Amino acid sequence: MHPLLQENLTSHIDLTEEELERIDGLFQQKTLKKKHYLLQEGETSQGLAFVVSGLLRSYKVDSSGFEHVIQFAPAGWWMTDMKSFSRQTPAELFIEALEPAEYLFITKSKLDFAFKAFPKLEKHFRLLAENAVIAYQQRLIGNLSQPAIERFANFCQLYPTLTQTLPHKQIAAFIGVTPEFFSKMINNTPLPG
Amino acid sequence: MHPLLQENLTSHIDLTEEELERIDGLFQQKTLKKKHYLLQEGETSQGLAFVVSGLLRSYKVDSSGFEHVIQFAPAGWWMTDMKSFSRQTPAELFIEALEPAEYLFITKSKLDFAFKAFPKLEKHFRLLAENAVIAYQQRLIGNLSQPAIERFANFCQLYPTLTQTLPHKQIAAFIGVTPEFFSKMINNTPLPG
DNA sequence: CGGTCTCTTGACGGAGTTCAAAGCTAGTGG
DNA sequence: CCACTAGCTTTGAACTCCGTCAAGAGACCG
Repeated sequence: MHPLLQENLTSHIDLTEEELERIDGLFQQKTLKKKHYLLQEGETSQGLAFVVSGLLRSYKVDSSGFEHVIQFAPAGWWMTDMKSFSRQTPAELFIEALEPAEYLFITKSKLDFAFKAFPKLEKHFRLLAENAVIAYQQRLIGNLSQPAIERFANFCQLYPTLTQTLPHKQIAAFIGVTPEFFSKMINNTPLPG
Repeated sequence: MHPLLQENLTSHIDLTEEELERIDGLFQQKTLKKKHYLLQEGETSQGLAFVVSGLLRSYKVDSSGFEHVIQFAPAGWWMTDMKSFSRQTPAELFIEALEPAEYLFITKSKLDFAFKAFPKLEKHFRLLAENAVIAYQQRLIGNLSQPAIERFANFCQLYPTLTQTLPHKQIAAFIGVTPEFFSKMINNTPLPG
């Protein structure tokens, strides 16, 4: 099993070597080239991805054609369209590789099997979902109460490594401003001295 | 056990009469008067509330003193500050009764015991958390891509019964506008005829 | 009745958008 | 290895949605 996945799975629950081996067998290793899609709007999510290297993003295209980034997933993060995955309905989101990515993929039916075979996993994924609730709630509060420059500061804390490497356009689409305004905003911050 | 709680618990998993009885024993019945608090900022959440009657809301007070409603909880809904509850850290949110409320309360330690005694419950609460993730994601997308009037339309679909009874001020604090702008907005919608 | 809270209305202000144009960067194909 | 194109970034002016401040009219409650 990939060490990142093992570290993730055993962060909340104990699993034996054998259990880890059998769980590992349920995942497929996959790759995605830059600008290629793991999921497109209208498709139904086949499963859950655990990113091992590279970078994925999920985003929504609104009725005006504007993109809104829901999540970035660098190595060690899970990625899916939760609504489409959980309810097996057509996706509203796109999931795309911003950088060439390797990931471990588990289908919904195999994950459901894993929950039966290893009930401890329910707790792990419950805690992952609770953490996601907390993260979304923090972001919602930020969007409701903070100006764009502070949301950008929060972004830098949430994704410190991505802040340097990501195109500004993608950061703008995450914090909820236009690329034009983002450019003006960061170039108008008064420098010390 | 209260029929609303039984309906909730058995919506995703099967539980015997005996299991339901023993789970019921872990809850305390409580009431809250109008404008009284179940949780205040800075306190640590003691547990999880299942509303049986009345109406609760959770909200954040931002650095300018402005209130932002995170959630309304009428009968049949769960309510907590997930971050404070899950991590046992000081709450950022207030939980308050907008209408006199009855609720069933389970402490974190009793819920943790319940997860050990009835592992099936993990699945139920995992699915609840997944649904919360989906709801927050939908709301986030709405805040990023829709003007206030459309967010209000979404609100009317999410809480159809509350739309009639709630003070406009509370709805404004949920969809993310000032009461003044909310008033102008709904009084400027052109009437047919 | 008085006081507090909600709702409304108006004038003004500001954060962020839209549209347009230009320079820059990077990937791509021949 | 160069030329071309497509996408990213910047800048400016006009504009919009929504907030702020202020004042007044109702509504509820002790």
